[in-house]
Amino acid sequence: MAPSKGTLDKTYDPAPIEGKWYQAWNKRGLFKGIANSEKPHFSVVIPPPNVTGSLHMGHALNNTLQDISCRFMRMTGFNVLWLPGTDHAGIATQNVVERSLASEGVSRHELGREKFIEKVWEWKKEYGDRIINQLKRLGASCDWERERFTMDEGLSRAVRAVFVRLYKENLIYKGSYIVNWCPRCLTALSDLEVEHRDERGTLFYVRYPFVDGSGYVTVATTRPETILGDVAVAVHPRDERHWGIAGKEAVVPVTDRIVPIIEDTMVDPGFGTGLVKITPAHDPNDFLVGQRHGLETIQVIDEKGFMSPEAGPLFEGLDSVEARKKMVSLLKEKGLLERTEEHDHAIGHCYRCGTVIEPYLSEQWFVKMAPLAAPGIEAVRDGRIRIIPEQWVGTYNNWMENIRDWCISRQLWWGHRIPAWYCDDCGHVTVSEVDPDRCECCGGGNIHQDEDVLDTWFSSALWPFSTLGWPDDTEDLRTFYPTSLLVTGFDILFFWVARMIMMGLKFMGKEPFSETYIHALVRDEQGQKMSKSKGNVIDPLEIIDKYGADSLRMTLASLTVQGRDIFLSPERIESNRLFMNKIWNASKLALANIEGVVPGSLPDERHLRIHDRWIIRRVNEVNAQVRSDLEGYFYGEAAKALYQFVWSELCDWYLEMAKPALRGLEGDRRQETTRTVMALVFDSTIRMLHPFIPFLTEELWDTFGFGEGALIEEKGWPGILSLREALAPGIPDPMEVFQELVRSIRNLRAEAGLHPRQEALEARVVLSDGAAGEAGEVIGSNADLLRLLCRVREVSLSEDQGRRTLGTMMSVASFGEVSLFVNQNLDRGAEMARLSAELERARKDLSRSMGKLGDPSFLSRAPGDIVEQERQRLSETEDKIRVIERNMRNLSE
RNA sequence: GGGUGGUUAGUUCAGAGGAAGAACGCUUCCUUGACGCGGAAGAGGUCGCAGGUUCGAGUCCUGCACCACCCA
Repeated sequence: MAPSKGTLDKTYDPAPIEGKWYQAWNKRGLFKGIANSEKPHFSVVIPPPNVTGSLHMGHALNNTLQDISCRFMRMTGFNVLWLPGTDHAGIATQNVVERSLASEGVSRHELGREKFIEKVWEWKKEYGDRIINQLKRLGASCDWERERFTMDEGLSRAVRAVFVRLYKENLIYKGSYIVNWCPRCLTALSDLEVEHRDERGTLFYVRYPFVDGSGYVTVATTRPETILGDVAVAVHPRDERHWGIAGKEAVVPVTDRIVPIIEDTMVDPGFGTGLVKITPAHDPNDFLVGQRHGLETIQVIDEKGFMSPEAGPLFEGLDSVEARKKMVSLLKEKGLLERTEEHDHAIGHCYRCGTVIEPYLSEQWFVKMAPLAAPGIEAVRDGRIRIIPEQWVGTYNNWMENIRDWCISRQLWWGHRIPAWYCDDCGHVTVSEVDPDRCECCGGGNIHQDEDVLDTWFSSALWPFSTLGWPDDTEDLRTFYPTSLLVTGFDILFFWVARMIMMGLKFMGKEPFSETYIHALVRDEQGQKMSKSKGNVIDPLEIIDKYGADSLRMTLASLTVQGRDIFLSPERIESNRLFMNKIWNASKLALANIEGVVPGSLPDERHLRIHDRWIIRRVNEVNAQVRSDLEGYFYGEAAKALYQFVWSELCDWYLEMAKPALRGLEGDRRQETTRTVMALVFDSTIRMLHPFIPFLTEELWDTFGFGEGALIEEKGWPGILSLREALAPGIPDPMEVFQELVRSIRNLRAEAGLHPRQEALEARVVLSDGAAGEAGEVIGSNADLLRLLCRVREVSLSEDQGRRTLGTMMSVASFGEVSLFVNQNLDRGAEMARLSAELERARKDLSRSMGKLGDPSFLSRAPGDIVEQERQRLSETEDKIRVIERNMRNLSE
């Protein structure tokens, strides 16, 4: 079948194309992973976006890269599964629904747990597809039939199975510890969910008198309100300044509580006076000190951040700011506040709502991490898991080696409820995969389930196998696990990647993915993190509406360089939109000329010209490069190679040189040959571009009719175009001589100030001795193309330099001397100045080469080919100088 | 305090031992029948600083300065 005669509008408009092709791909089942395929598999699980979320640039980047890899792998013959889904985002989702209830004047407590959760499900049903639909706009080629949600029945079973097993193995425990507490969300958070920011605070130096009246010690604190909960003063045992005071007793200001002065190595002698107050209920370090020394805990701040009854009647009910003021004024009154100084320190904030975190003593569930981390470190060390770029391995190891236990309980309602039941009779805790109706210890029916839910990341950690059907033994699991690639941002390396590795190894006995590509964060053009409050957010959907998904994808892909942040600006996207338009218009030219060419037919090699051979060779080189770039996850390199090729080679050179033949000016055979070459080149190029810009390429492919009904991905990655007389790699292409000559003539024209339309009279090339054969052939047989591209009336080769004629400009190329006869009125002075500048440069090169070659140690120690290269350079430079000097002499006569 | 990156053209970044590269921006010229959303030609860099290794150092080593991020 001949290609359909398509036509294209004058400029590229993405809107009508994108929806059409997305549907077509889906309908054809292109995105389906096959559980029992003969082909090798390539599987990827999506980093599940929050179900509450909407697509931001980070998602756009993340999913563009996954999509490029998935489409590329499909094209190279793999059975690809890209499994999509969302997570339930405990805190975020609960907050959203609570806010919407609040607008109706209802609190979740008034509603009750069950009703509230119903409401959240309703909300999820209504809005949960939003981000999924946005991913489709981007072109994500996910297998939507396998879409999962962390709260699905199957995934919930996986959560329970994991919890129960970890509990039975004593890797999950419950206890009373200091945790990070958000007084606004009213829940515990893991260490990772706390964002530390340096803030200016005040360091208060407070006197604690000795009980025996023998003076006082001065203690520095940033939180004087916690003095109310002090139970000791501590000093470092080797701090000479304070020798002899340990064992004494001090009086805590305001409370008049008598507390011991203890020794503990936790104390930093360099901080404040080297003496610190110990408040085990409100500071994680103090908590540990308290445990070591058997100190009591006095909780003076409650879960909402207000002073508790324990703080005493003066303070009860105050918030921490008020309490601090009051404490400071009381200390001043009593003359116990020695001095204050400004002090920068890191303050923890809730990563969800930004509220200052309160270290809070409470009963929580934890996962013991060290035993899980060890195999995770090993898996990366021995290469079962490859982290790309490698620089992240250090960060990963650092965290894994110093890992701390993971607080997994959250005081929320939305999430996987902890499968632990307490017996009201015997106090036993029953932990079970299925809801029990009696206590497994005493058999009594008085049991109640733990109120808390699990950290969302607990279920996310199981994502690579829970989504494939685990704990059941499914065909999907057998086919697609371990997954091949995980693509994600470094911001969740610990949150998610590390935890998946640990859980995958623990429960599947195999790593969850063989490779993980860690990409950068998208920032604005200033390098600022995009955030709503800063107002610098670039909304991917607005961009898609305005420029098309392909422009956005191409931009993100070409900005992706391993291990760097990405600075995105509208101008960048704009410039890639221009690229789309360029491809569109080049295709338009091709389309108008290649009607009737049978797809895949090969040209008659006898009629190939210099540019035909060159472009075929370049297509093959670009093919190999893009392929290896994508295999190595060098997305940016691959995108740039294609950009460069299409714009600077295909359009700027090949199409221009092909035009005369297409118009029939070189005869029928040349016309036919050129049409065939063009079809091959566009076929390959469109296919290579496809993973990056799927919509535009599919549209062009269809219009060209290359697939004869098949979609690009059905046809696959282009093969290498073979030529019997193909140039061996490494041999310089004659095209390079041609291009050099064109450039030097154009340069002379510009220097002469010749109007672009004005023909120069004659270009004459005098070949240097070394280059005679090949370059002469190139020039001789392509004089027509040279005349066209350089706008000269005549191109001639000459044996000897002859006399310089009036109105002639010259320059020196690698193959010889190029003269351009411009006109009689050439500005001799300007030409002289230009030549002497060139002479100057050549002389500099000369002295450098001579310097090197005159150095005996260079000659004896540098490799032979380098020395040879330098000799070559020297002789070329000498020739060049001779030529320039002769021309200058001629000019001055 | 510990760690990890970074410092190359006006800007954003490639380059990882043999004569400094791209994109965008900038300057000049040009409506040539795919594209003015285009073409041609240019200008622009003691590759953060100081030492060292080497015949030769953006490139390797050491120190320093500054910036960014992560972890305490």
